[in-house]
Amino acid sequence: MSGVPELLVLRLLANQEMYGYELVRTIKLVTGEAISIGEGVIYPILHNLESAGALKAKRKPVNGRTRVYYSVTTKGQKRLQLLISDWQRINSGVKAALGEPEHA
Amino acid sequence: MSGVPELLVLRLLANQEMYGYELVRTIKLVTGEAISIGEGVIYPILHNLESAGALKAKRKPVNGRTRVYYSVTTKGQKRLQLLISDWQRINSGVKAALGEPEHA
DNA sequence: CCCAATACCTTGAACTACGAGGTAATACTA
DNA sequence: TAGTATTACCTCGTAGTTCAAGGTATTGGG
Repeated sequence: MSGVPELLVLRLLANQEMYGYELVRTIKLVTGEAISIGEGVIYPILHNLESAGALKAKRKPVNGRTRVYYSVTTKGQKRLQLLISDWQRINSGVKAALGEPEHA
Repeated sequence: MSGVPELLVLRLLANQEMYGYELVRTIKLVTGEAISIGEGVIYPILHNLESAGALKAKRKPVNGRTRVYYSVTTKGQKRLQLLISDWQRINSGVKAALGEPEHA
């Protein structure tokens, strides 16, 4: 029903490639601290999306550490579109229900 | 993360008492078909909220059938407020992330 | 030298949600 | 009057989601 973490991951990666640890920080940043998603959520999502062919990974050694950069594939863009329209549908439904003072 | 079904149940019952079967239909109705929540989701939520003291149940025989009407307690209203503010927080976060064309 | 930060990861549990079924009564239709 | 649809309750098993807590290894600052 929610799928918010996956939506955010795909949305941010559609902008530019990033690595997992960076995503954790960026999500907190762009949502103005409203949403905070831990590494224990991010990494499984990245792995699942990659094996589903929605993301592709590129390993880059930076300062001796290895970063795994992810970018969105065509399949991933379709998935993103789907998640966005799902979210908007749910959102409009909830908004309608919340702004419902009287109803028979 | 989501909690949408519970939110809708509490919100609608805050308006007026209803029974489970009625909630299923009403949710579809007020959300303009955007959200459809089955009985397999509704009834467990009603039972959980009742045993948590957020709802109180009243059995009414109607046409030989028994309906269980639920209404929101003070505790339930607090819970509703909490779920609403959670939802709004998530929603503003997602909106911020979605309308994010460029970001360093 | 030690601790914080970076960067990856997994695991187990909890919670959420869904579909499929099961019961029983009334109401409609043929 | 027989059969089907609708109302109305419910549970169960499963699948999916999310989380906190941990574990490893490196770099950088104090």
